[in-house]
Amino acid sequence: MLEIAYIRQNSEDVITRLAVKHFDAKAVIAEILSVDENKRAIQTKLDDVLSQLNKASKEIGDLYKAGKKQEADELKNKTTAWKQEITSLEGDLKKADQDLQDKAVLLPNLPNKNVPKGKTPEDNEVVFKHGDIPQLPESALPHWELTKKYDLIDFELGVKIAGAGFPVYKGKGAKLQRALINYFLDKAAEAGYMEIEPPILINKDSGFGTGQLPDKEGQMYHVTLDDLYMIPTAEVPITNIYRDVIVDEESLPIKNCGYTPCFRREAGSYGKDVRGLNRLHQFDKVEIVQIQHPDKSYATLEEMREYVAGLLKSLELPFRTLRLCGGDMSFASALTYDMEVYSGAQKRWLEVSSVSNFETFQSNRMKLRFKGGKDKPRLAHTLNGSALALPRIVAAILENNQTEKGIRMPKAIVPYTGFEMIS
RNA sequence: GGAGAGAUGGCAGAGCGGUUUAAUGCGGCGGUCUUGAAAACCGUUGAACCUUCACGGGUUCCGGGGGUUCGAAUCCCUCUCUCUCCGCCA
Repeated sequence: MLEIAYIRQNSEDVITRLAVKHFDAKAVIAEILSVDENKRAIQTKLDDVLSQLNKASKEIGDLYKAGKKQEADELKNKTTAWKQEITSLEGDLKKADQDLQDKAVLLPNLPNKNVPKGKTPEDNEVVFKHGDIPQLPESALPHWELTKKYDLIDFELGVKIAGAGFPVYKGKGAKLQRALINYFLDKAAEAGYMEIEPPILINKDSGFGTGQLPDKEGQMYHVTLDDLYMIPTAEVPITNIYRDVIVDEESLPIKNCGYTPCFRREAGSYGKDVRGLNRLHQFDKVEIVQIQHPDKSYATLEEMREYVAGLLKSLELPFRTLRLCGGDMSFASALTYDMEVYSGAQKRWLEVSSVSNFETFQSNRMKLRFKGGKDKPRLAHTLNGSALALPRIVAAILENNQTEKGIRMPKAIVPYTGFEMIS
């Protein structure tokens, strides 16, 4: 959520920058400014009347103590009108505040100056490329054939147990999952991230804090009996650890990571995009999260991008890094890099990581602040990235490394899998 | 699931209608003393919002919401959460 004070002082800038995200903010901003002004007028008035009442109450107490009952009673009568006014003003204030909140929540985060102007995924800017596109023989199989051939993943069995999009990993397929999770967590620890194992169900406040609620309610599984949501990413519980917290400036940056399964309803998805491991309702992911000083958050974003690139290199996967254009960015992000690996048999790029700086968009919702010395608390910047999402990594490894004799494992994870080949 | 207890400032912990503008202790910060440190002593110690060019002034916050009252941390209602015991259970 954007800060109201910022909107008040920079309304033109907000409108211009939101246009990059193809969001026409003109009308909403005008409404916000007007409601905000009205709200402040109400509050000034209310504070004034409350102040009078407080003063009178004190006097009444003193008068009673001094035995001047009659004077006290007279003063009491005066308060009736004030109390009515207070009730009325409080109602107005609450309404104005709610109104303001409702409108402000509709505004996406402001894109950073470096965000390309485009509208569709084609307009994303390729900022980095690594590795050669694998030249596989015509007989090369897509991963959903390979997983069947080597009995690694049973998609039909998942349908029986839960439904489409809930694969059952078996044998070396399951072991590969576990190996990748451990590998990613170990690498993150080496890079200074503290491992967290968070709850995978979250409450409404947490969903609001990171921006999933209220807009994306339909994307999450909702456990209605207890009013909890299954996490779509570890970002939600790990970032919400710091909701309503004021951290010491010296403790920045805070670097956390965690492995969790992730659950997404993916309502409306269909076609070949959802084939095999390409899009699932449940998948495994290791997430990295940082909380950083506003002055340093963009350096941190680059550092995180480099970190994820390093992981992909170590897995010997060809990949490219995209800077997302205004039209393709998420609601909450100020700047996002997507990392895509090339999946040789499908002959397409698959997104395996998304690294974003949210600036104060999440921290303002969460009231996550930092404080140094005698300075006033300020909103911190939050960042996160996948490091990495497993299914598409697995898809690319299986497809790109297939040979006549079986599927070769990248060297880096052999110590974790305990096998070099799947055959 | 049953029974009971509780929710107060960074933490611990008083307060149970108007000397609370929240006692006291610990912690934190500053100082005195000291070659330095410790101890001791003194001072200081939150957040949000409104208003003001500024100095300052005002309002709100004792789990959330509502009520009683001129006045609520304190009384009433309600919700949520936590703890203890019992039951069940990985």
